[in-house]
Amino acid sequence: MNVTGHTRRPASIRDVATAAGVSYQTVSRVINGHPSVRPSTRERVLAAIEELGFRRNATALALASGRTRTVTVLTANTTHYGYASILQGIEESARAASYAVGIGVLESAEDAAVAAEVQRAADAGGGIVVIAYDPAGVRALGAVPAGLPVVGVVETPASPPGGESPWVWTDDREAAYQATRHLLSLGHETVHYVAIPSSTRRTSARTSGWRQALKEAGAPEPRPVQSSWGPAGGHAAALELARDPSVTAVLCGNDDLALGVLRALHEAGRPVPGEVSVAGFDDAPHSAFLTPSLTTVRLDFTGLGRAAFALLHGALEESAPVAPHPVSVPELVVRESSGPPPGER
Amino acid sequence: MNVTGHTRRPASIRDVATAAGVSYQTVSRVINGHPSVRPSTRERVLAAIEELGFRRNATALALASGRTRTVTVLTANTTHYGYASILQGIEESARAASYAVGIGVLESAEDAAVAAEVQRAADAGGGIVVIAYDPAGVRALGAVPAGLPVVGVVETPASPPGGESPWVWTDDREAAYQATRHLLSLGHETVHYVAIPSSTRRTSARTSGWRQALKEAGAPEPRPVQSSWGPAGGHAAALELARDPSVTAVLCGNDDLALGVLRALHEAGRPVPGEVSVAGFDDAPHSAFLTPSLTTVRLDFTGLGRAAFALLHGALEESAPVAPHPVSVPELVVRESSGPPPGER
DNA sequence: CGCATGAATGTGACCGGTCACACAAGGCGC
DNA sequence: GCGCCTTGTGTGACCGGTCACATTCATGCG
Repeated sequence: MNVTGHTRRPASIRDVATAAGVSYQTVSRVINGHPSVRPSTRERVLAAIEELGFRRNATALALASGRTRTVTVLTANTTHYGYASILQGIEESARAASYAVGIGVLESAEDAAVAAEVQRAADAGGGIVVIAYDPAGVRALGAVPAGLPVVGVVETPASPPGGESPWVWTDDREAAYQATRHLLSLGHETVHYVAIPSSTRRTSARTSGWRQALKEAGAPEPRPVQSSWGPAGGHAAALELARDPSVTAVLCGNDDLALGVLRALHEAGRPVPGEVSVAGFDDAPHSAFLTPSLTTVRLDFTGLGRAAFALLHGALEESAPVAPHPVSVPELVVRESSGPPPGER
Repeated sequence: MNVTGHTRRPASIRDVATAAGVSYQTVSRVINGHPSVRPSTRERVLAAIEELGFRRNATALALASGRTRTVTVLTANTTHYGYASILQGIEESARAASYAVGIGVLESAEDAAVAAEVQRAADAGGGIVVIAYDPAGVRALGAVPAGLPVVGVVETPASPPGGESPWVWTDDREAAYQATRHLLSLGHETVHYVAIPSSTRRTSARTSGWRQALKEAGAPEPRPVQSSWGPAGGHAAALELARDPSVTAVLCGNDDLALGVLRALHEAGRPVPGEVSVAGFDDAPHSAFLTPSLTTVRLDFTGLGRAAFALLHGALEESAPVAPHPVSVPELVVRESSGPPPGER
């Protein structure tokens, strides 16, 4: 016990060496489990380590070995359920591999700000995971200098121009396909789509899954409504849909959007699922408790985070296994917000 | 441009020194803005820095200077809105002060696991912020070795036995008081309380604010219902409250809980706010879009995070200002879920 | 004019580990 | 008894910065 109270400098391997009567190199060998250390010597060193409360200095280790054992997560937001879950998944795996997790928030999608954040992440050494579901994230992923170990959590695994990068993703196309088919199978003539902002100029996977289901069923394809990420966006988008009596089924880009849509329909006096059916994506924790509870497609964000780390870990260390992503497939969860259209009850 | 493609070792100050024809120390002086460097020399060094793309190695800086410029946030969860917002607030301030943000999730409240996480945070150097709203967090805060710079984000600023620590907090007592008074002023005889788990054995600030409002109004004080953090807990807790016709107003420990309560009341056929009024805490993003929209007390989590960092920053650096926490006071947000009791409409 | 002073710059040690290599002692084959 | 390999251990340099101190040179002042 340090009774004096003032923090004394922590013990280094040389302190331990002196205490054990060996050289610092021997201490290093003991720490790293090197085989050729005489058992009696090892014993003495371990005793000294114990007595002095020695802990290996992570900074010095990083400097000397060149490996930081750190993963920095770049994300536009930490409060969205999906983003936060991915982060939690990464942290979980990282902790198991005794990696530290750093986080950088991409406040704006402005090039300079994004570049600065990426630089900070690069400075930290180790690997980078970019959550690239939104413009800021996509820009960040593109701004990572070549040669740095990086994994993108992306909407769609498309090759960005001029470079191979590893990505992880969920099968959003399949998810949208399932949800749309579900709504069509209830008897709806078609399904309207309120979209989250697309991260790229290309058609999003969700949009194309929705489109495919419509096409297969021979249903007319309404123009998708572009919206934002949160409930307010869904609410705004649904105000006009609610006025159109031919709208009987709405698929929403995520559960937050769906919440706003539900609200707008309620305000417009259109009962759900009596007149209009609504479905979302993600299966956020609150979705099951809404009134009406929300039909949605569950996505395995935590698994996605774990997969991202696994991939990065494989790139960072030879020995680490590069597992194929064990991300669960999207699962349709049918609840109260979807039902047959008014005519077919 | 590095056309060869293979990553070459980044330039060090000695590389820059060689390129500029000065000593490494002069480069160091330029980097750190030391006054006594001849302008022409400075110019040459800056040119070399630019040309070689030199960036100061954060690891070496940390090792040599002893300062890590890192803050590690320990939290039980990253997906809860409040926790995630605090994290975002910390990150925002940290970024402005060019500190890196690390994150450690307290998976369980088990002593060994918590101690391990705290150790990891301590190993990272720099400061620690512990979100101590729950048992895991409280335990972590207690497990931080004395002498380490730490700030706790706590429910109530109580002195833990045997030590002074800095904390930040919101005025939960006031928040609960306001919400309870609001409900009483609508004419309810009393207000029932569904509580989030208390982080300590002592009465939580929310509970005592609620109690005080009841007492001042001469209202009977029902036994608080202990619940969990999520909607499922609120749902379970409200099942019995819903059966009791004398229950006309329910205050919930947070908005998630309130969501579960709303759902349970709906299932029990008790209209809100027709028969029962419900209020929550936090003003989570979805609360305004629920049906009925939720009366709640807005808490400034982001500000709380900023305050936590400011305090830590002050402890870590002499020069940094130790601002008094500029956390906004709780603000009652009245929405649809609260109204007069059935008799008084 | 000589010397103290300060500006501008360089040298060496250090932070706490790791890596490459040297070296002594002991076992074995010949 | 000699060389050789293996085992156990120590020494020196290094990672990329910072810090303390030495050195050089131009200046100001008595």
